[in-house]
Amino acid sequence: MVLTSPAHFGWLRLRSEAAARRLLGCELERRLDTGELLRARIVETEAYDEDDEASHTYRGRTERNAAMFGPAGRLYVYRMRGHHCCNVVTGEAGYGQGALLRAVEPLAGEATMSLLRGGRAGADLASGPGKLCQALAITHGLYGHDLASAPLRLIERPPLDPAAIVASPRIGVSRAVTAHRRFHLRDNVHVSRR
DNA sequence: CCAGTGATGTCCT
DNA sequence: GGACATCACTGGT
Repeated sequence: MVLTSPAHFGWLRLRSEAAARRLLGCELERRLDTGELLRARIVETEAYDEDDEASHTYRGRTERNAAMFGPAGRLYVYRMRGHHCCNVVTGEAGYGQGALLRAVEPLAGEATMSLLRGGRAGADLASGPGKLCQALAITHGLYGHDLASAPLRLIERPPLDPAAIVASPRIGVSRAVTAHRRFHLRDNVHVSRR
């Protein structure tokens, strides 16, 4: 008997900034078509929302960004220069926001992740939004996927000490460049560096 | 319809 | 530190 508490992941309904911080240290569990189970710890995120010039939702809802206007805990997948990137949708439905997953650290199935990454490993395995989608085989097929269920589950972990989290400007954006809405674990080898 | 543009990654020097 | 491959989406004709 599985116990599903309505309070579970309630913090995902926080605003993107708080949720992006809270996601650090949580884990992703990915069941591949082969049956193999991959697991990784989230070490870097960025917050985006409707009032944010750098956000995909800034100019309102479109077919592409529709998932970000839906319920929290689902996955928004988009393509960028030939790469996939993904957000965990946060906040209340109707207001487009989410937390971009920028980097993860492998916990299980690292060899397979490396294969999915074309042989890359270590600090280059999943230290970027496109890299982590490749390492965890996240594509448009998971658009809108509910992260409470297989084949991609979000696993909650205890909140981190706020002192272990570094806030800095987001990477790769050309608007709202001064906002410190990028969050990552201090001194973690697997975060992106740019 | 078409040109411009990225929430990127990789290779090169 | 810089060039470029690469492609869906967007906004303007």
